[in-house]
Amino acid sequence: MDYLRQNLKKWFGFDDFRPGQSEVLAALNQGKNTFGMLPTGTGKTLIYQLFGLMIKKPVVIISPLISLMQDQVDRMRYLGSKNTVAITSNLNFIEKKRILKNLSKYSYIYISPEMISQSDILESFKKLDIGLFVIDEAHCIVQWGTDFRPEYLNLHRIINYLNNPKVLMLTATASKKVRYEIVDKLGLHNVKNIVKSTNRSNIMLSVEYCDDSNDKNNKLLSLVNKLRSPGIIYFSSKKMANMVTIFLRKEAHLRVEAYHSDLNNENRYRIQHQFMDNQIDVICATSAFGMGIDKNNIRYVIHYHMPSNIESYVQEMGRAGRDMDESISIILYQKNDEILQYNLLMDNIPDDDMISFYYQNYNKLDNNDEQTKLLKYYYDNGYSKDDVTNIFQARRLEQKDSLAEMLSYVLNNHCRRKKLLTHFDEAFDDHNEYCCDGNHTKLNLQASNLIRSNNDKIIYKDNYDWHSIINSLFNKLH
DNA sequence: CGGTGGGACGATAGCGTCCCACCGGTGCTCTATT
Repeated sequence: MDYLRQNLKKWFGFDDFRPGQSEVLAALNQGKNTFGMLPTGTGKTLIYQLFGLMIKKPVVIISPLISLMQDQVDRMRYLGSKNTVAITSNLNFIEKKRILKNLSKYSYIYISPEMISQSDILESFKKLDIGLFVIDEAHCIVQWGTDFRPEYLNLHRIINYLNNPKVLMLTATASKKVRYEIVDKLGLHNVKNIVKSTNRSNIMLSVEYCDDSNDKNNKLLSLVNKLRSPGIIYFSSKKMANMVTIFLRKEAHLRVEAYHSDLNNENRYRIQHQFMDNQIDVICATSAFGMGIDKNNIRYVIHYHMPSNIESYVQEMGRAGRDMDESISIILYQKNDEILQYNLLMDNIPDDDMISFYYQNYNKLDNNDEQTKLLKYYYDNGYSKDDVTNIFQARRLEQKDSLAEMLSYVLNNHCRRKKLLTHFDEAFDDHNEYCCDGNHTKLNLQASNLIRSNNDKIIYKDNYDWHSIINSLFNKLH
């Protein structure tokens, strides 16, 4: 402990660790594969950064998003680690070749599961004496691995091929079951778990039951008019996110933007940064918006559509109140809302006919839709038709169970916090009028600081030079 | 499921009504040819 703290002081100038940091470092120091489930804002980056400095060996970080890698590289360089790099498709051929040739000169290397799966790239990593293999946002293995980004499943094989470097898995939300599944999919044993509470006591939890879509829109408008900004509204449809954006701009007179996968990089970057800078009051987003968003004063998260599992819900609503001030999470639920989720989940998983068809015609197919690409992955990696059929059957059941659990949270009329924390194997019995609207409790909104007052002024910042910011982004990318 | 867009149909000519089919999230990679 003293040794770790000395190093913290030496390299970062801090006197004390944040909760969880030193436990994770101690486990790594003992040579253990480690799972760190630590709330956002704990400083997960510092853990592997400090560990890298202590062992003086390269740290490889698997990351799900290019934008996340870019942010991290910028931050690390800003903090003084100049020997940091992200290997992504943004690099041109020459840059990529140069970086791979000099890989051992870098201390921190960010890369996606897809990129490290390429054999020539993997060979370059093989020559490296890797000090730590980090899997950032490790829940992606379970959330995305089976039916969206199958290369996440390669990590098991990759870790073996790289002679089993020490592995650190990091995430903010994973139930015991999900943690077990992540470790299992990576083929690891004897993992040391450092798990901190997922309870966010400053976020009130509630569900508003709506009669129909009109009622839902009216309730949404009245909430948005009443609550202090900034806020996020989550949708499961890009079209609805766009429509409600226009609706709120007109009816609530707020600065509202939509955020989803149809936006180009430039607009994504602009909206994220305007939101960070309090130039946007409300974001109408799909699940594309979230990872890497580190804004501390979000006052509310509203779900226009319920999420498809508890993990996603906790991640999304947990973006509120990072400053520890009072915040609120509201799900607007209309009867049968879960059907939309159900169809989205099931449409994504190839059915038995599709699998048979693919296995009969794999050499004749030249269409490149998502399901064909997915099946191609399994086919190329030697899975038989029966293997794949079983995998997707199990996946379907799993997704249905998760959705059912989410629905039971929504329809539950006891303490919502207790229900959520039970999912993460935590006990809770301190229900009160600032906790949730379960147990026939009326939330004490008026006494809280959540309601807008007449004195609230929206601060505009007109002198922002977006052109230079966007230009600097593009210079970084090219 | 709920919303929507398109086509068919009917009664009588410019349009209302009904039914059916369809849709709905998340991102990495690069396919570089004369």
